[in-house]
Amino acid sequence: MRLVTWNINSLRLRAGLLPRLMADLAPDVICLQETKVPDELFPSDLPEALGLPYVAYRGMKSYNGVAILSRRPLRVLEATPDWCGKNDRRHVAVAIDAAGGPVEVHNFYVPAGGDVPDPDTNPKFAHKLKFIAEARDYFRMRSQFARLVLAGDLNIAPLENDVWSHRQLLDVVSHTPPETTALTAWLDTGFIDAVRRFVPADQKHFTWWSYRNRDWRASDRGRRLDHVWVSQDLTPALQRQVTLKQARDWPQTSDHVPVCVEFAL
DNA sequence: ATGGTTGAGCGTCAA
Repeated sequence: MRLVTWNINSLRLRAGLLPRLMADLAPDVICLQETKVPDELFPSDLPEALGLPYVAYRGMKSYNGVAILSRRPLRVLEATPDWCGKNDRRHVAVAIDAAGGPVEVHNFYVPAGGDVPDPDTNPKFAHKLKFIAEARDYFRMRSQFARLVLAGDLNIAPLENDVWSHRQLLDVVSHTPPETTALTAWLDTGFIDAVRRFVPADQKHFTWWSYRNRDWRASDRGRRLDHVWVSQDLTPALQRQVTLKQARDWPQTSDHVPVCVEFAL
């Protein structure tokens, strides 16, 4: 089973890139973030055309929005928390048929947090920290969860080599100590960072490059904001990861690239 | 210190 996470930054604008994603990675599951489409306007023909006919989506106008597309049948997990009481379409969870029993897949779009890394003056940063604390508590309460994959744009680059310059980004939202500490506490509720199982911690690895660089590849000021975590019991099933850097050069593409993890499931 | 770019949708706000 191959699972991809991609912040697509408007599904309707970039739906035409998904066949390319299918051709390059042949995923069985795609988790999308920032779909920016209300549920009643979700492109209903798209999933079947891609060969991923089983879907779950939670969208809204203009902002946020998540979707899961699957080749295999799935069941939507309806009883998920309303994070920070905002009902802002940042999480959808499903159970997908797999060898050995269903796998629970959680797709998250964590708040970006604005520009100023101070929860007292910046409500967006306060929201981000609160969201992560709630998510940590939710998974901590579900002790010993198993056969579970968590994927998405978590909007935090936790390790030194998840950013182009650790020193220069310590005060930049996405890499500040309160954020990286909080994300690690969430991870430590029972997850393994799947991509870092394959990419050593001393090696730079990014999934996002700002639109505001003339030449994103030359300046290479990237960050690893997109993640795939798995419950401990799934680590023996991990086969490989592919971060599709070439997608950053697709026409009219997202500022995030797809991240794929393959499982023996 | 500032600016740089993009999306949604029509004035800005969010990223």
